[in-house]
Amino acid sequence: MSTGRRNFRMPRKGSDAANDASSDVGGTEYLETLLGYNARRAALTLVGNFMQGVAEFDLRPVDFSILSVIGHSPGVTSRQLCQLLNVLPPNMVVLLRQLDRRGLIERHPHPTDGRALGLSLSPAGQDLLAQAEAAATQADLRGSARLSAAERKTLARLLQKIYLA
Amino acid sequence: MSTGRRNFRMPRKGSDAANDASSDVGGTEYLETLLGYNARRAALTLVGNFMQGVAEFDLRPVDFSILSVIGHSPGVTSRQLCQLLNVLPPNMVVLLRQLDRRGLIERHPHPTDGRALGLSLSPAGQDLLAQAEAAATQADLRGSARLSAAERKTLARLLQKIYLA
DNA sequence: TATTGTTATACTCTATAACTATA
DNA sequence: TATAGTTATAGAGTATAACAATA
Repeated sequence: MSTGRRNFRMPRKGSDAANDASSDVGGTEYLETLLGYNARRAALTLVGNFMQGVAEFDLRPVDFSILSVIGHSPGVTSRQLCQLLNVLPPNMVVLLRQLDRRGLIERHPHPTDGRALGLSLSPAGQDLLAQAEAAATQADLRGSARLSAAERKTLARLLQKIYLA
Repeated sequence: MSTGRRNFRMPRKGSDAANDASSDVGGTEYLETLLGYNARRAALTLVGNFMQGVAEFDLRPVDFSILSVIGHSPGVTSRQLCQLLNVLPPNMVVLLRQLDRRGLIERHPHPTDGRALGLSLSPAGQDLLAQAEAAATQADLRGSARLSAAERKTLARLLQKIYLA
């Protein structure tokens, strides 16, 4: 039996394997001038940290994000989740079905729109989310341990200036 | 016949489709406190920008990164590329074969290690890289147009503090 | 006619095991 | 014994087309 169900992806850093003598080759000088490159590398590091910290709850980033949005905005619809989290509807169906089967979310008929379903967390889902959010925050702080509180705040603000409309 | 060979992924933002009246639901307040979430969202936005700007060269981010490292560090080996760019060796084989078949890179026997191959850009590869880097820089600037030059510099520095050893 | 949720499916990306040739 | 490069393949992530029910 395996410990965790999910494939556990630990992002390999540029220098985690034994290297030969002439191993510090560089060559990334230009790439490091691109915010896209830097953001992607940092995101991979932080996601690895997240996976480690939230492993016991068996939640991938997308599952965690869905639960968090539902928890902080009960009654949200599947389509709204898709727009908020950049997930395509056919894929969201699968994700929500999995969370439903785990007893973490509930679906009610939408009050005004007969096509839609309002989503909310079950009591178990609320419990899990509270614990997972605490763990995720701790993991995020560990992943950015070399940043001061002020730097973390600045970084979040600058990143949001890029991806927020 | 399709225009471009590659699947062209334009990241959908949270608000690019026609929405109903009650569409600004929020619910991402907590997620936006996590640097991992912000970095991932910003990276997706910037990668979308990159894909648009570099489309004419038919280079995905990973292809572009490989060419850039080889160009700025000729003689680098496949294994070193894997470590620098966080790509697993079996996948790097495929990527390098594609670039080789396009006539963009060359492989020479390594001077000191009979197992390894030293990589370098062909003249065509050098031409393509020069053009692609210029386009990538422009795309990166467009993607971060709401940031000042000082903010871009700060952002790059803070992101590197997260992912660099 | 447009939108929500859904099924089925294809494609891309990422990961693991195992082999060879050389160090 | 360990490492570089490689093959084959499995698994996860992301994408499109098309449909029924409702607006």
